[in-house]
Amino acid sequence: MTRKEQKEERRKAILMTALTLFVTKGYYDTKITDIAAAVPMSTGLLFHYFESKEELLSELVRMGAEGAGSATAPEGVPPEMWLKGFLGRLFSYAAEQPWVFNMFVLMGQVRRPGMPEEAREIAMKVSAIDDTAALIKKGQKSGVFHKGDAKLMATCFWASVQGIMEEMSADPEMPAPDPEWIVAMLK
Amino acid sequence: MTRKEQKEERRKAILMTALTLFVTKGYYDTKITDIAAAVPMSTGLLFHYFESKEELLSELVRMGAEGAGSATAPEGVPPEMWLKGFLGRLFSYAAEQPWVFNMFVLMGQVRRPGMPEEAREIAMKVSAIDDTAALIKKGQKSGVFHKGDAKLMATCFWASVQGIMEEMSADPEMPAPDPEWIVAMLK
DNA sequence: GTAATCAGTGAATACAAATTCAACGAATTA
DNA sequence: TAATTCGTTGAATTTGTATTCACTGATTAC
Repeated sequence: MTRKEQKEERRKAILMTALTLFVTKGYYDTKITDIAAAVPMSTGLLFHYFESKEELLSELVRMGAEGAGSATAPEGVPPEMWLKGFLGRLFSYAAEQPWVFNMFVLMGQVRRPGMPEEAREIAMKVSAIDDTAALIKKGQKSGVFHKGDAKLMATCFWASVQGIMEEMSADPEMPAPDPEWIVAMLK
Repeated sequence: MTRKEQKEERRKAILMTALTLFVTKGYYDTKITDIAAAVPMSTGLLFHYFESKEELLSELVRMGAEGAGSATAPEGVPPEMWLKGFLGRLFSYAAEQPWVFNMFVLMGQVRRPGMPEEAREIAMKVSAIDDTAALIKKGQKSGVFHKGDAKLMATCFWASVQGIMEEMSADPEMPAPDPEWIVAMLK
């Protein structure tokens, strides 16, 4: 069925286009017509694929939520190593896999006040904070991380990562920082 | 002139109310009617004080830009000490001087893509990045900070601070982190 | 004391952007 | 080939909100 495939392709094209625009221009500043023009397609057709702009956002966030599992550390790897490795991959995605990179940025943005409720709730549920806090506790026991409320430390850690990634998407010239720097705030 | 004073009071009330709402609900999600209702006053009257919602935002950002001078370190103080002290004050303002705290958060938010242009440009101009980069270079020379592009380090530093402060305003329960942690990413 | 000015109101208006829809042509099916 | 379905369009409509405005009552100036 070539036709169904075409439709699926287009659906993906819309999602990817919207993802890029949402992250670079912001959700409220990207108009439906912007997305349609960028795909490109008519504005009317977009509503055959998604019920509304909010639903399009929710769909993106659902995709992001699925992929979020990879943010969980496997057993056995030292916490510090794993965090550094994770950040290294994440930052390098900015160039290699913009899709993944943008998705991370979007998920973080949607968690903020003022974003559409449905999408926000979905994004909230897959926050990595609790997993990271557990990881930090391990690191504290083994002495590589300093003392302090693990959940607060995890919150600060991800807030930092989010902020840095947003800078990177706002200014594509900006080189990726050394993951070591960010992990250092736990040591 | 009691009347002029009253007007000035009200003007300030509008600004403070808008500041709080913009930071807690987000600029686009706070409606003019929300601000008016919170002051409280009629929506129409708000336009006797500010030409538009964007102008109100610009005015806030102009105020923030004025106060931004205090983010510059005086000579003689060790970079590390000054940064820690600055963060300590900033975080404690969350409880003591919410106005100052919120203003910092707003300035950071307005610098992002998708925010009204005028306000954005004003906020961009008073970025502390260059000053902080200079400070970091000093710290690198004296050996307290690690090697690396100072501007990039400054960018990461402020992105982290911004992210953490936004978390703090989104969740007032969250305790302030130890400034030491954030400065550690430079060491 | 009267006129002129100003703060204030909230319903009416304007506007921008999301969403709908009637019509068209191309692909699919019988 | 004819009939039907489906993807597609872009102009018309709806909707949500910023902004205006005609009017009111209080304050100030003369």
